Amino acid sequence: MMQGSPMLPCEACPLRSLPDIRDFTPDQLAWISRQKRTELRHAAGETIIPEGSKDERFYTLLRGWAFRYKSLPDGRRQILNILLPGDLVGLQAELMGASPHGIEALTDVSLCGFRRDMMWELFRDHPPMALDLTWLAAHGERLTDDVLMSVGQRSGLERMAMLLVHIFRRAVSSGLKRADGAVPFPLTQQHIADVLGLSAVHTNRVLQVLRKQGLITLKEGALAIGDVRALRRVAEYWEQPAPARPIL
Amino acid sequence: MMQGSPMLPCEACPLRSLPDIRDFTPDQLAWISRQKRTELRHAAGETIIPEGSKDERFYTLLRGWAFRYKSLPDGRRQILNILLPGDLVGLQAELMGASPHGIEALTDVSLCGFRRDMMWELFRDHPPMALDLTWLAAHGERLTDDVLMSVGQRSGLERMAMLLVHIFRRAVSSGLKRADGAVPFPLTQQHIADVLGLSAVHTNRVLQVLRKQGLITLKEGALAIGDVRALRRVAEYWEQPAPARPIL
DNA sequence: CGATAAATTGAAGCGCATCAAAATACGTGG
DNA sequence: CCACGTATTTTGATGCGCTTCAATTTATCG
Repeated sequence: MMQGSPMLPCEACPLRSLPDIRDFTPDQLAWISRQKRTELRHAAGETIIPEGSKDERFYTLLRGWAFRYKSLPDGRRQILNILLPGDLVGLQAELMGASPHGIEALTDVSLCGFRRDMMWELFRDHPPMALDLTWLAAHGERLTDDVLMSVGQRSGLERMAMLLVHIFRRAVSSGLKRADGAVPFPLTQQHIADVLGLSAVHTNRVLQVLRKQGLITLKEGALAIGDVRALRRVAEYWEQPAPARPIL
Repeated sequence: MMQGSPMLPCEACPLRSLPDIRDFTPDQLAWISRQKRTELRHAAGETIIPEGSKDERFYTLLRGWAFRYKSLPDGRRQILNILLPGDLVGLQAELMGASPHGIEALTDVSLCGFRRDMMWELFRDHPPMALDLTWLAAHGERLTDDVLMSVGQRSGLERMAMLLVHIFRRAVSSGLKRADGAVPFPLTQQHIADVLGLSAVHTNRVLQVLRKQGLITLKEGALAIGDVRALRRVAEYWEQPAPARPIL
């Protein structure tokens, strides 16, 4: 873990100005900013929260990509969710005691750290933001539900299409779209395999099918989608448009 | 849908006295009871909340079994979670607009219905219970995570063992254990298949393996587990002991 | 007791895993 | 900037777990 440079005040947080993020009142923003205790950094590949650990804090992902995962004693690993800027990290651990899953950095990341008992104060003094927190928890479950539906029922090709559509949209929503229309894509094929419940070899073959059909371009750590509709059709995947999300 | 008989006041709710349910203060209990608007009944097999619907209410499952599911246009269906008495129904729909999944009754069920805008009042006037609600949402995601881990990484046999251990424990915790040590088990093999992401045929074959090994007894709608440790070992599945859960 | 759903069994085939090895990209120090 | 070691991607070949199709047997229920 790397310790942080001077802390970024929430009022100046670049995420706040994204179009898909709900505006907070100046009061709320000031309160959150006061609660922020640390700004952590981790290098790509580092474990941010180990499986089964207890942590005095919970976090918001400020910069970079990470993922939630669970693993079995024999080494099999399931990636539960990809985390992008604005996502909450370690809420479950907060509420449940020991963390039921681990968190690992995909790229270099920065996280805003909050004290565990901030939660109590939040619910007592800021009901609207407490409701936001619950909204985020419910939203998190909805994402996991979608992945479960994929892994349980869709073919390898369908799963892949679904994942790429989903990640692309979220990356765009996090303001990561580049001038050429592509977004950064820091997952290795092994990561993708662990999300989709496929072997790395099969993941590679499925990717090639999508490439040969001209549906995606994936190289040098960037993903571009030729025809989003066509890719959605492969996956039979249509996300319902979500309202602006809150972040803490 | 069948309309209810006289409403059961929450103070007399049989679930409240279960050992795994957290006690509420008399104040909290009285408030909840005042919020309860209806008591619905549905027959086994009926759809309680269709996929994509909007509902003015959300519910707590009072009696009986149900399940959450998502399905694809071509008919494939993934069961996301089995719902037992005390479980919250339709919270996501509440917070997200249209319901991202459907709910169907496995047995005859009764549900306690609450108005949608009760949520706002809950967060404003009853912070501790609002925190409970968030706890429940986070807990729900943890359950889905476990299933995702199974479906993504475990073999058919392991998944089956995991599911049976899990359901058995929850049924016991809901006070459903009978004198002979078995619990009711209203799922058909097709239901199990749709939870585990297996075909019905393979589900049947995997069940027989567990039966021949003497690990489970499953007949006449009841499940008994011979050696829970052995079954957990098959699944490599150890649940962390959860603290007493709240219900609304 | 007949009708319908659920459980069971058999057989054939495919999607994906696994093993193995080569080709390519990537990071690092000299 | 090149050389080297290491991680990642790619390709081929083989096998198994699971699906699919089809038919039979067994429960369930009005």
